[in-house]
Amino acid sequence: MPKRYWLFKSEPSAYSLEDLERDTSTFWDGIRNYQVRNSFRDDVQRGDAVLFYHSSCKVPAAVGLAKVIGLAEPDPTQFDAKAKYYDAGSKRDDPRWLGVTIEFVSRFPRPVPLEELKSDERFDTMLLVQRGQRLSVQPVEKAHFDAIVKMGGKATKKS
DNA sequence: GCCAACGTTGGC
DNA sequence: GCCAACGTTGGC
Repeated sequence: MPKRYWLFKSEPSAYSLEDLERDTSTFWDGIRNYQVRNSFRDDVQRGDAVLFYHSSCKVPAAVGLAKVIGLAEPDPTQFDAKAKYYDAGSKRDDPRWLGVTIEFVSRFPRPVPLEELKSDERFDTMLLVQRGQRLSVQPVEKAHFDAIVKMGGKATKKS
């Protein structure tokens, strides 16, 4: 199976790339969207590349890279009645929500703002710049991924 | 903080 | 199974 490319959105006030760098790796929990759940379940593989994107902040931008190191597993927060993401309708023997584990790879020397992607026609077909598009984990085409990595000032790592 | 776009819920 | 109401996302 060829390596896939993803974009993970996060509000830096909640969990930033700096947080990931400090933690080295993290379990991506709190996803409560069926499309993303299905991507986690069916498509995300170990070794897939992740563009880390900061949303809902002063300058929304792709800020660096991560990679998938752990396949989908049940998200424990769905069973925790005190958690923000508690889901009373999810059963332990049939968990509704999944998360994956990602690891820090690098921070771009130069973040790539959403605005730049919007003004560059190469990215016209990229999901991220589509109107009303809200998926917090989305597939990215290799060409888009590579172009953004280049704009961020770091060559794509061979792996 | 506004609001457009979207997903989900629930009444019928 | 339709669709209005509601909640959330996320750029601006």
